[in-house]
Amino acid sequence: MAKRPARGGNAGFSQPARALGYNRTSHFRQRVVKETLALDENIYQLRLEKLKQIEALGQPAYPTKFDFTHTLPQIWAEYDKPAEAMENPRVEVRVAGRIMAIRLMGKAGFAHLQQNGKQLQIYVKKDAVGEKGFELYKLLDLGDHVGVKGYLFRTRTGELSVHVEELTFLSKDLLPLPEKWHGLTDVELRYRQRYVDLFMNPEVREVFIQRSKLVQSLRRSLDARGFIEVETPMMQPIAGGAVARPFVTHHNTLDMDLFLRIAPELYLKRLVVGGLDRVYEINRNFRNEGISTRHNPEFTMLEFYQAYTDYRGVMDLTQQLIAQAAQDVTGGTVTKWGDSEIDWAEANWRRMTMREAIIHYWPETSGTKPALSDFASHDSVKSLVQRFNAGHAHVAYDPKEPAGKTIANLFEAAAESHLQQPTIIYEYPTAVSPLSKQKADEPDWTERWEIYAGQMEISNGFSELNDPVDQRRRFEGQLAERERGDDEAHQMDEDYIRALSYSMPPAGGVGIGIDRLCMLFTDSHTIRDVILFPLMRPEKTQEEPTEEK
RNA sequence: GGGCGCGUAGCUCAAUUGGCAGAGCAACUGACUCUUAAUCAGUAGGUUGAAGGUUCGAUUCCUUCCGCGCUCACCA
Repeated sequence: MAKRPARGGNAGFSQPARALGYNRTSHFRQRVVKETLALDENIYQLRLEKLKQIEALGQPAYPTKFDFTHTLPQIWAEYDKPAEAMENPRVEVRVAGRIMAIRLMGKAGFAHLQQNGKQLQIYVKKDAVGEKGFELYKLLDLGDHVGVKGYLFRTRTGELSVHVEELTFLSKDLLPLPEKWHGLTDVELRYRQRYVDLFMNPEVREVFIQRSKLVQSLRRSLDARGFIEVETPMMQPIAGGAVARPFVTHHNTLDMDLFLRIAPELYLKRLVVGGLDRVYEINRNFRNEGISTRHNPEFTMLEFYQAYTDYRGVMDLTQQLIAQAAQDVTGGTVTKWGDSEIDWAEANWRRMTMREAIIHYWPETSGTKPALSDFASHDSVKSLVQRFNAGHAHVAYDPKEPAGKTIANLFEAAAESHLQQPTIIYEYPTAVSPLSKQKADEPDWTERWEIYAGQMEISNGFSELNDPVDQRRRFEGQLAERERGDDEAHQMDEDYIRALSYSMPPAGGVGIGIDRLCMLFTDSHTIRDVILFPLMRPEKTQEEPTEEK
């Protein structure tokens, strides 16, 4: 492919920006912060003033540490018991957190501290904390961080609380918190200011904890089976291993264009050639394509390769990994998905070939179900599409494209929306599987499968093509597709063919979309709810009004 | 990229088929030593996303632009 000029945000920094010695992002951020402050200037200035008064009381504005005896979740785990259990002797604790609610009543007051997703009430009485301590309490705002020393007790209404004897200021919130009852609901603000979203919305925090558990579970399962974790290039001279449009970037010293990887696949298989029989990588892929509720330009993928097995071997393994992950993340096998449920127990998984799925889900409005022989020739596939389109939604059909590609489109149109429970679809057309090994008895079909759940594709695996001659032929076929106008078709990768030429053992390989699996496990119906900082357009600034076309 | 919808105070939302831009929370001042959406009294806070147009008069109607959401297409 010809060198592409570096464009816009995908490219390196512009000359002037580099000359000035800062990168675009931080420069931009400074401007945004400045504007936010302009809007909230009154509150910001007032709180800076309060911070000075706090310093005047002898408390550092930004102290370096606070020694605590318990986290707030630990307090709840250990002391959520009757009041008598905390008297004689009293339980002295030191805890810290962010103030999420505060109530002042003359010479005493209450506040709720939040830490690690849990809240605990504190009771601050002038008699107990002294003149200076109470002056400090009166200078506190919602959002501040404080530490307290005191003893546990239950209030008249029975709420576990800390009777504060010493109040330590830790950090000031200079910006107003979202409304305390409705919280932060504006989705744009939630994504742009995820830090606020995280401490205002406990369920958001929970999703990302579950995401962490998911990744942990997959690592643990693979490690236990002797896989080793590796890291392969994210910047690649040839973006291979998948069918997608890449991002382009540029290395200045070498003066070369590089692609952000669309998949780690070809590098991981080089490692299998190198004798790393079981490898995996969990990392980001980048695809320069549309953004939707199921697509983010960067997304996380687990890929693993196992030598001396085939697509059946990794099919079984993947099923086990996912069923185990569901258990580790949610504590059970059944997860909520909108108005229904998905059961990840292995007994509930179904398997069918792509051709069986098309036949099985063939819409009644499109007449008689196809027979297996209908998938055999270009002409019979063409008439299948015509029958399908006559009674159903439209499948785009290009008579010049390979029949296998048409069959894959037909499958998506006919079956995908039905695949709610975990289902393995296997045997994919060779035309859409340039890296998979063909079936021994049917060269038009490959030993490849994908897993569907919740109407989404979440995993893809196959017997790895390790015949370098065949691989070269497949790449050449892809180049022909590229000539035909498909700029997503796979590029030639000579070094990869050279690697295969050194002999790669038979192997099965798998990719699992972590974001989508996380969506399914957490009942999140947009990928942005499982990505901490989803890609957004930059915020508009007044200094740099958006140019009009 | 196409279609539909939304954008009003820091946050959550009103504003009568075009007629003085409002409330709650947050903030500020004061009262209150077991409150918990604390309460009570008062104060302040806005270029209604931006620009243009129609009109005596626009948050409201029209056009363009910006941002976001949903959806379709492409993709995982």
